[in-house]
Amino acid sequence: MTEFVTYQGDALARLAELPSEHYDAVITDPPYSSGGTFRSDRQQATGQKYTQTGEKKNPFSDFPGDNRDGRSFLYWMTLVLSETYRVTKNGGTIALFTDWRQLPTVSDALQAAGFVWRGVYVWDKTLAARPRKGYFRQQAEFVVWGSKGPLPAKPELPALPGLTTCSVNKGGRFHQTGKPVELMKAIVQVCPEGGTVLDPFMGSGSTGVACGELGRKFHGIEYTDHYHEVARERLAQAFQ
Amino acid sequence: MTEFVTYQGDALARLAELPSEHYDAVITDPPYSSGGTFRSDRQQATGQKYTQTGEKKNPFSDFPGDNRDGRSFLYWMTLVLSETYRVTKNGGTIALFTDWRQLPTVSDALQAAGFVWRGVYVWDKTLAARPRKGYFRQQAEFVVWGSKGPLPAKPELPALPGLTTCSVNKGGRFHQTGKPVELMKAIVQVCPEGGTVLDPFMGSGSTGVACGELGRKFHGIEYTDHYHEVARERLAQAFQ
DNA sequence: CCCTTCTATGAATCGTGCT
DNA sequence: CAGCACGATTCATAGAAGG
Repeated sequence: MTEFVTYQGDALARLAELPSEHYDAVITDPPYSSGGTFRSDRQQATGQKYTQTGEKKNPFSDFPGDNRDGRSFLYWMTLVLSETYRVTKNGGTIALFTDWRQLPTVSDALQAAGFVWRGVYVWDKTLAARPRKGYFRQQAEFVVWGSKGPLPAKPELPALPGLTTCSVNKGGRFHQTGKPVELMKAIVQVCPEGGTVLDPFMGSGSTGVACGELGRKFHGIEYTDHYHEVARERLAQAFQ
Repeated sequence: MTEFVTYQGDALARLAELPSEHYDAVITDPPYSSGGTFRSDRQQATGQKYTQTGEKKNPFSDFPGDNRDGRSFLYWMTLVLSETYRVTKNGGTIALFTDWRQLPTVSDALQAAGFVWRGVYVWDKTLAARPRKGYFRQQAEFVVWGSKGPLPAKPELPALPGLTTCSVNKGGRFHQTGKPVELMKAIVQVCPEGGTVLDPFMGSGSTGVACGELGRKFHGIEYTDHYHEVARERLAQAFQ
């Protein structure tokens, strides 16, 4: 039996084909549709939007689905999370990355889809974040997490911290918004050992790499051919 | 001229008596009306609610205004923040403490009152929070911050970090939900030196103590006689 | 030509991690 | 070991496109 499976295609379409009540945990980093006060800012290609002017050419391939406005982001997230709810085991955990701007919307979508909202996990990106004189840095990203129904006791697992301090790892990134594997290993531990984690927005597959290193099975979905291929290579290595 | 002023009474009533466009920053920690998934949980006295069963007798006096449900909390916060908006200078900053559960509601109220939402500051309470096997701790509290209109440049101020790590008990507490002065000193720096900070829910006055230590003027409002008196004593010391 | 909408460009901030 | 590039940015402005 293979320890990881990947699907290439639209998250909503592929989710619909997955079996009900199968996954112990869903851990994912959807497109934020954030970045900028104005609609025109949000509609830029991701390579422009998340890159400082005057920077050297952005080495990452663009990714789609990052330009919805507030209402349609909520609508679409609710659709995706409703399918996600179906495929999650009772008592299973869901964890969704988001930035400060979309945090309220993500918590709404999570609850609209039927999950119980349980908390907010914090990723402290350290002082590498952009500074501004007289104002606070945007130094953290957030993980909105919850459960399908009541929380089962998990006496075999350790108590998990609610915050990770971890700088954005520039060297080891394969995607513009890629997360450090160290961070993902902290989060993947909500899944019991030997259980299966699903990531419907796999990107370059850091969630899966963390699963491989910690003895969890992994299923992932990715839309772009490019990142799907990158992820398969990294997963093959992590699960060998 | 006195460097600090306190008012005893209801926040909404006292705010209505303050002059328009007077304050450089509003920094406050309103009653969260959180604490519990169920209505019956929220209706307990604060001394019970925020104390673990079996703990020694809670030494803090109860405080009111902590038992609103979701809709009325939003309505009431919007009323308070609308008055707050009036008394804030153009380009002034607002910073509101909240827990994860009320963060979306607080950001709604802040925007409904007319402020521009600018970000989320994180207070890492460290591992003092209660652990749970297999789940994340609630390790952080949050500060939703924003501005009245566009952000003026503040070249005279340093760039501020977006996160403070600071244990709850550091430096002694005078109120059940009292904040460490060290934390408040990090936040008070959004106000230019010599400027004036308002705290409509002063509690035991930690915001004001931080202002005293960092050369900002301070005005505070507190409902209960007991905490108003505690705050006055601490302020007299900090501003001498 | 007026008005709205979209696109492109440029400046600024500082600790960290890579070269 | 000393520099240097960089950040899921923010804000302002100028010009092009379209009706």
